[in-house]
Amino acid sequence: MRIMTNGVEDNKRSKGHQDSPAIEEASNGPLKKGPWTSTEDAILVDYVTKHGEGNWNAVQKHSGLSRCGKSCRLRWANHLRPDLKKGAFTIEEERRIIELHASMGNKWARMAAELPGRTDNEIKNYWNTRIKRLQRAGLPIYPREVCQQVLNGSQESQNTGTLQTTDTHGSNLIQMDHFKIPEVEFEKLEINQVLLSYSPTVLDIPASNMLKQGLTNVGETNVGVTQAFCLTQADILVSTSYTPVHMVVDSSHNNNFMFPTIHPHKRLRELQTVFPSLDGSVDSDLSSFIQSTDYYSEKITGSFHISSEYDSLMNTYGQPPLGVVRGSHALLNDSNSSSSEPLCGLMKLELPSLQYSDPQQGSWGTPTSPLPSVESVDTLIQSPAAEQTQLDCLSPRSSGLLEAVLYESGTWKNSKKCSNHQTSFACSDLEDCSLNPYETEWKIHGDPNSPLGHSAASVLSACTRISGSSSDEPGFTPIH
DNA sequence: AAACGTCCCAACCGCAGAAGT
DNA sequence: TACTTCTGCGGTTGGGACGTT
Repeated sequence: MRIMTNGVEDNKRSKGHQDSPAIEEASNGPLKKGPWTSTEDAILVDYVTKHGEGNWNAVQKHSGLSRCGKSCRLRWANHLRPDLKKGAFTIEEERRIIELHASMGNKWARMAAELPGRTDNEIKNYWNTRIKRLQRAGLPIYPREVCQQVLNGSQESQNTGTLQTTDTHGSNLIQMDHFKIPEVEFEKLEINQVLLSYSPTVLDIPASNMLKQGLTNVGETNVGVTQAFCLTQADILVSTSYTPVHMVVDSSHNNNFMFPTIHPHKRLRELQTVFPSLDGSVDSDLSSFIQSTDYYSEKITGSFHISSEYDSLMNTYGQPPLGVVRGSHALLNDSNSSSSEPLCGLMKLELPSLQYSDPQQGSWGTPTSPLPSVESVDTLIQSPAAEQTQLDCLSPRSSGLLEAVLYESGTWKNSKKCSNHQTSFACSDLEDCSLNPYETEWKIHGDPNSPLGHSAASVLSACTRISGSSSDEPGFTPIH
């Protein structure tokens, strides 16, 4: 995986900054920045050995190191501490990281506390590169078992009648049994297990790219989009075998924006990276899996077939590979976006996705009606306002997957008291609302205290703008 | 072989909260 | 209570290594 020897580090240093280290003026003199030298390391180790950790500003004063206290602390904590575990993460550690991230989001320090010998920086780096890989490979970030674990723990806890968010003291970070999921909120979601089709590649699209395309067409697929957005959250919790919707591409538009030009072999590599359990013996299978599907073009021309590639993979290898949630489309946005919020990232990517659902099917649809060809849909949607909302997205406090979902769940439940028409995800009904659905939903769901931030509001905002719709709504500019 | 893109990691930055005065 | 300093955290960046075209 990633093994960087001290030799390499030293080499890096000498090549990198040693000749012209960045210098920062400080009251006591110039402070050096950039990579540490072994000499500096020795000085720091010596100092800490003698004086112990803490009081980092004193290090600079008393040891002669031209480093700020902050830098010293970081260096010690991340590299010099004797109890650090070097080398690649073990499978068990990786699994643990995924679990922890599902429960607490980007709380790297807390996660590090759960993984002896590992640093927050290390975990953060691992996670960031991992989600990039998964994103690139078009795969979701949480294994099904993790979701189920979260779900099961939560359901069990319903008996306790408590609803708590992740504690802020790090003592019960993953004790899911403190959570309560209002079952009723998700009972309908099972329907979608058969509604949707997983399309990893199609989803492997930086939202920004999509949004920049300026492809818009607001029309009859409104409800479908609405539903798809709403499904997203449920997907994670239900996390059974339902699979996400294919996005629909207007073939008259530039298809490239939908389908990144990733070489099949590269995708294969990525899959193998993502699925560490896959050894060389399955290369050919994987390769043919990837290539034989004519991955990208197929999504364009037949975007609504029920793709079985993913399931095949799952069947072949028995269980979801690490980091994969079968059927989840918990994909992330571009790498710059925070992954703090599992749902957030997911939403971010989902929002601009182009999805179809037969409006006649009702809010949650069934797979009974044949899926139309992409040409027949010919619909792309862009809602700048919603886009912005999504991209700005959701800044939950602690941001674990569970917490976010739970919070939203509770919020939705409350919203039911308001109007049946506005209940949960029946967004097709929103058009019938006597109230301004957009405003209403926003008020109901846009609770800034939500762990999802404005997720629900954003989603519903997008929904109602689309379905309700007034194109003269500020910030809403359909392109025809 | 060169150019290019991506991966990976160390380190920095800004912010917030805790602790001290 | 207000202010300052310290500490820790999370996000981001820079750059070498490596792989691909």
